[in-house]
Parts: sequence; structure tokens; C-alpha cells
Amino acid sequence: MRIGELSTRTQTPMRLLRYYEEQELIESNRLPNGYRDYEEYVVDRVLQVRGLLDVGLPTRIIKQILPCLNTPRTIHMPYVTPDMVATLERERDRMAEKIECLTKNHQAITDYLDAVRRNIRAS
Amino acid sequence: MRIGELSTRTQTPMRLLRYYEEQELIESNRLPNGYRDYEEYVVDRVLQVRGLLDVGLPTRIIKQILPCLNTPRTIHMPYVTPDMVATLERERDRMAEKIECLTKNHQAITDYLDAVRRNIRAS
DNA sequence: ATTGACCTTCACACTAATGTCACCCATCGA
DNA sequence: TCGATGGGTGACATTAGTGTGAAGGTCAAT
Repeated sequence: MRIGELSTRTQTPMRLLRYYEEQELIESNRLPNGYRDYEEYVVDRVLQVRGLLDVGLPTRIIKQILPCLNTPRTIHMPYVTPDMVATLERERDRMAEKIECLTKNHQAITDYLDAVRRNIRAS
Repeated sequence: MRIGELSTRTQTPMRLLRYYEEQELIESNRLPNGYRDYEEYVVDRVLQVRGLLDVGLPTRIIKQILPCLNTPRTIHMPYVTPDMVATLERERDRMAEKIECLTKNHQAITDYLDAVRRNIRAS
């Protein structure tokens, strides 16, 4: 599929799709005319990348962990350098921290909203 | 306390403490000589702010939701405009999404690491 | 009285993730 | 063949969060 379709299917500006490619987060083949040609799986890939970006991971890290998060859950194990393992462990721990922080604040907001609503109802 | 102490206690560069103040995320009084003078609670506040930043919330949003997340759990209810409630609900939902995304990827990494370790042990 | 640590403001700079615009080529339908 | 539409590259702009350094005050201790 070409970039326009990928863009609408992933709700992502073409500009960003090109950017992600530049950052080596996704890949494309080229049609004879130079147009980008994406394979089907890239759709999921883009969504996953955007999820991770949105969650605060930098492209640099995403690029590193992506091979381990392959959508066709083929845990195909490349050269897993100890270095790589370390990165993964570090990121995993950071994620855990983030989850905790988010959960706490999510709860705080929820509580607050509840209180507000009770307040409104009472007045 | 002055900025140096706050900086070491929160592990945060002074530069950023000033920046947070500029963004109205924290406040300070001034000593007669112009030095910033922080109250004790600011320590927690800074940590909270950094947690939220790290988790991907922009200062703009943090500023808005901060009054509802006061550390001295005095749910002191200011003018809760409907607008404000809307923002809170939106952010809360976004947080939930992020938590989900993070959890999923956290799990994926964990699984992967497990697989790698099994692989190593087997070889 | 000077040094050194701590503080102030101002300002320039960088990176990441995006937006936007300019200019040109390709494709396809009228 | 013309024009709309879709694509390609490149470059400059922007915002957020930081780093860093200049130039200058304050203060405590020597």
C-alpha cells in the first residue's frame, strides 16, 4: 500500500510516516516510480510505535526494543547482546515506574472528580 | 530552603526548578536578597511534577490538574469550572490509555526477556 | 578585603517530535 | 493534453524540556 492509505488507516500524517522511516522505525519498499510501498504489517507497527511514543519513549529506544515486540509473535531471536538485554531491563523497569506513577495520578483524578460530583449533587 | 538544597533533595538541576516556576508549576518566596525561598512541601511537588513530566504529560496540562492533586490531601475545591472538569476527564482517559499501552508493552518485554533467558540456559 | 560557594537573570543552543511550505514528478480521468 | 490528486525531497519553524555559559550580586569564612 502507498503512503496515503497507510496515513488514513493509521490516522497519522504522512510527514510522520516519513519521519518514522528516517528513524528506522518502519520500512518501505519503493515502487518503480519512487513511491513508498508498505506491507500490510506496517499498519500495526505504526500504531505500536505511536503508542510507545505517546507513552513517552523516545524513538531511539523504540528502535532498540522493537525487534523484540514483533507483531507476528514470532519471537525470532536475533543477536541478543548483553547490552541489549540491559537496555531492555532498564526500559522495562522505567515502564513499571511510569505505570505506577500514572496509576496513582489516575486514581487521584478519579477521586477528585468523584468528590466534585458529590459536591455538585449536594448543592 | 533555597534552590540549592531543593535541587539536591529532588535530584533536579536548578535550571529546571526555575523553569518549573516560570511555568507556574511550583512557587517560591523571595528572601530580602532576591534568593528564592521554598517551603517544605515544594519538595514533594517537584517530585510529583517530574513524575508527571516523565510520564509524558506536558507542563500545560500539569499546571491545570495540579490543584486537584494537592499533596496535603486537602481536597480544597477551587472554582471547578465545567471546562476544568472536562479537561480532567480527558486527561484521566488518556492516562488510562497510556497505562494500558505501557502494561502491554511491559508484558511483552518481560516475556521476551524470559524467552531469552530460557534460551541461554538451554544452550 | 578577597576568595569561593551560592544565587540572580539573560541568552543562546540542542534534541525530539511535528507542522508547514515550496518545488517538482507521476498518474489518472476528463 | 490539462488539471487534480498523490508522492518525493528539503528546509525552515515551533514547542517542550533541557543544557550551558556569561556577567554580575550576596554572603560567610579566612
